[in-house]
Amino acid sequence: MRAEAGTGTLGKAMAVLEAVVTADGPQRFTDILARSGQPRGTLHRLLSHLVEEGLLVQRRDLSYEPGLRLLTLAYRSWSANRFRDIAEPHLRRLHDLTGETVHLGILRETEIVYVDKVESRQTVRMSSQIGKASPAYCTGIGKAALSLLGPAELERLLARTEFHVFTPHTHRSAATLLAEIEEIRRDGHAFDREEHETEIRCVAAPILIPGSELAAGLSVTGPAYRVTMEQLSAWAAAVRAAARAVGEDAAIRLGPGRGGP
Amino acid sequence: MRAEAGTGTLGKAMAVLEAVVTADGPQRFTDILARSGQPRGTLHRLLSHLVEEGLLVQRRDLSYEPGLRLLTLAYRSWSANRFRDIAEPHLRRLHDLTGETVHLGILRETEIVYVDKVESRQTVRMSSQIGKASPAYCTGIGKAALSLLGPAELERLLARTEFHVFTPHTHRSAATLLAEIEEIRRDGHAFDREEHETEIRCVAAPILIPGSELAAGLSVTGPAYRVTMEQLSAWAAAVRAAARAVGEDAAIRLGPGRGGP
DNA sequence: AAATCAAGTTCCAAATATTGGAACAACTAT
DNA sequence: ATAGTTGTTCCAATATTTGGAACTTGATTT
Repeated sequence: MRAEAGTGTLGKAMAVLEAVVTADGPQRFTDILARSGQPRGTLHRLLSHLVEEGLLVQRRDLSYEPGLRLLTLAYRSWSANRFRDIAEPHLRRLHDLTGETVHLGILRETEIVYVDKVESRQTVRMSSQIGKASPAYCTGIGKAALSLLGPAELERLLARTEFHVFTPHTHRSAATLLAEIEEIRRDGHAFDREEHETEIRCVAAPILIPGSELAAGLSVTGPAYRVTMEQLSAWAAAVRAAARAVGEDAAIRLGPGRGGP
Repeated sequence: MRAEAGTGTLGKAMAVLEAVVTADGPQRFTDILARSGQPRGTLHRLLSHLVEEGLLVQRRDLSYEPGLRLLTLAYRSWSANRFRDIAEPHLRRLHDLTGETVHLGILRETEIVYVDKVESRQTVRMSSQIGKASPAYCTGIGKAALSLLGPAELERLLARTEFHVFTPHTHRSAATLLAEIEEIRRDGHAFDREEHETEIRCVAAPILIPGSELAAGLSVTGPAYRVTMEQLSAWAAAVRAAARAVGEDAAIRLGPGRGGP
């Protein structure tokens, strides 16, 4: 895995940071050298700058780990995220109705980033998924969000998508995915039929915010043994309604700014 | 508020990022110009680089907001944080025993950063505090962590601390704080007697990890009407035991690497 | 004990990106 | 129309980054 350098100096620094953060454990200089593809001298200076900024921490054995500053930056942006704030009561209502886990996600390139989650049992911790990025093509919210895009943008993203096969039900090509996206546009909701993880199903709906570039969605997720496809279909209308309500609230409360085309 | 420029180019970029992230709402170019003190041309290029990297997002009305990439970076570092992982079962056990909220925090300069939290009722969301930074001098975990430091380091941090008065019980100077830190060293635990927020008390203990530079701590927190000082004192031994257990686990499982001086 | 190897650090002239003042658009309010 | 505000672009001077190579440091082998 070789991180691609981005925008000038900052891009390189971020590529190195990402190389460390996405790695499994603490990374030694040589590990990062291989992962990042930067020359030795350059990498060394980059790393010391990242440490000085608190984005990385250097341990005693000289290896590098993510620093706490990332967590603090993310906390501030998360708690200040107005979209999440607007959506929250609707997520709760949907959770009260269904009793299952409710997710809110935003599309970023070919991935869905989970921005909020409401769940009943704390078997897996609530915060454990916030910020997680999953492929769009095999998740309910992801497919729902893709259905909001225009043809050009959709094509651009699909061209960049790698169709990794997670389960026997995962889409293997853009062709079948596009056909399903047509259905989603018609129905107004999307299913995840154990496409990303076996034994996990969900029903999702796209959130349309007039005058915004956000492609987002929300979903109700549950284990296959408890949540049948019939059950999901029965919840679909409520999921669509919640998504519509979030979109309307957001249209009012998020930058009516200068309107916009 | 004027962000101080840091390490070369990266430092400036981070200062601008922080200026946007810590602000209340979306920030327009002129707002950031004032907050950051950078020249117009420089700031403009810096902002476009941050947007290209996904650290900021530019809205239609040209204002800037935190981007999703921060959340994803933080998610990866949080879920990969081995210290947090090691501490978690101990936090749960303490929560089962007391029924009140349990926090895990790490000292970063003069602040405590909350890294994990276990609570019963979801009145306030679990994840809502992870990554939050609070002043060390007026929080239980903060004071406990400070008690681990050597005299030179302690003095350095106190010199940089601003003693903001949050409640009638907040420490107003280094003198009284130092006296309390002596007590904490003797007792092995620290109290927060409504020093940061009124009606909130806690008992905390420092986590000592031999051969690590981390100064950390854990605490049990509750509302004053339910949790008396007597109750907190009764829990103190359990809190100390949990902190000791985390430290021992961490000493074994975290880099025994090259030992240490 | 000497030699070998690996990992990390430092150095510095050349290449490159950043700097920041000033001029330039675009849009608003008067 | 006119003045004012906000955001964008330009470019020569400057500071930073670049990256190959030499240099430490510490461990392992002969």
